[in-house]
Amino acid sequence: MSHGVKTRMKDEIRAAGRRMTRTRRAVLAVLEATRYPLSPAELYARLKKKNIAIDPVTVYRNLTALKELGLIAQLELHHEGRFRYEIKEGRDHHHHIRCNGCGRIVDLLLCPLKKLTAMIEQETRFVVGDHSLEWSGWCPKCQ
Amino acid sequence: MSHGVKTRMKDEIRAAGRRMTRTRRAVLAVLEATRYPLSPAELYARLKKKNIAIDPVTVYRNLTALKELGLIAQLELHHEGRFRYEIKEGRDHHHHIRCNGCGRIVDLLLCPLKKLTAMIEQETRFVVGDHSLEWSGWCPKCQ
DNA sequence: GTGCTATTTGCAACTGATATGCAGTAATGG
DNA sequence: CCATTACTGCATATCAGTTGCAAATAGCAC
Repeated sequence: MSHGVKTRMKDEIRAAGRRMTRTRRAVLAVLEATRYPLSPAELYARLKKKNIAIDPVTVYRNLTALKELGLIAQLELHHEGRFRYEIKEGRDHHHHIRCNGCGRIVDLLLCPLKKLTAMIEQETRFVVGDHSLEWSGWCPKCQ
Repeated sequence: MSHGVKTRMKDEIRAAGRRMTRTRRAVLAVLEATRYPLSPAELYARLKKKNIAIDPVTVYRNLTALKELGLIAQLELHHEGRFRYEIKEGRDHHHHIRCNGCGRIVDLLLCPLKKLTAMIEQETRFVVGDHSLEWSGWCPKCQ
C-alpha cells in the first residue's frame, strides 16, 4: 500500500492545479478526525485549540476550495441556517439526524432515495442531480 | 360555506392572542398567490411591486410569527443557504426540486419517508421529529 | 365612536455567516 | 534556488436575519 489517503488527497489537489498548504492540511486533518459535519466556526475553534495559526477567512476559502475539488461535502442540517462540511473519503452516501435539544448529530447510513431518481425525472423532466435529506428530533438524553 | 380560508386564518391568529394586521394580511396574500416557496427578500420585492408599504424587518417578523402559529412552513432548499416560506393551508406534505441553472422550484408530491421513521427511531434511539428533503438538478430549459 | 391596552410597526443599529480586494508569503516545477 | 502563481492575512464589505425602542394601530369594552 504505497498510496495513503493523505497522498491521494494531495494528488487530487495538485491535479487541479492547486496546492497542499499548511492550513489546508490542518483543515483536512480536523475534518478527518471529526465524526460529524463541522461548521466553519467550529472548525476554526478546533484549529485554534490546536494552536494552529489560521485566519477565519482562510477556513472559508479552504472549505470552498475543497468542496469544489470534491474532497469534502457541504451540507445544511434541518433548519440550522448555515453550512457544515465533512470529509468524503471513505464514507458512503448518508444523511443525518440532529437533536433539537443538545444539537448532537448522528449519521444515518440508510438512503431510501436512490430508486426515486427515475420517478422524479419522469415527473418533473428535470435531470436530477444531488439531494439533501436531513432529520431533526430528540436524542436519548434530551427526550 | 360560511367560513373561508381567510377567516380561518384570522381566527387562528386571534386564538393565539395575536392580531391580523394590514402587513400580515399582505404577507399571507402574497404567499397564497405564489406556487413556490419565497425567500423573505423575494416576498418583500413582491409587496413593494404591489405598492404595499412595509419594512423588510416587518416581513421577517411576520414570517417568524406565522411560522410559530403553524400557518406557514419554513424550509431550506438544497445548498441555497437561506430560508424560504410557503403557505400550509390546503397543501399536502411535499418536497422540492430546484434547478441549478435558473433557480426554478418545482413541487414533488411524493414523500418516500413516512415508513422510515420507525426504522430511524430504532437505529438512533432519537424521537424523530421533522425532516427536510430537497433536490437539485437541471430543469428542461437549462439542460 | 371613544378609549384602553397589548401587539405591531418602522427605523436604526447590531450580529453572524460569508465574500472580496490587495499586498505580502509560500508551495511547486524546473 | 528561482520564478511563477496559488494562497494567506488583514481590513473591509455584503447579505441574511435580529433586537431595542418609541410611535402607531388592532381588537375589545363601553
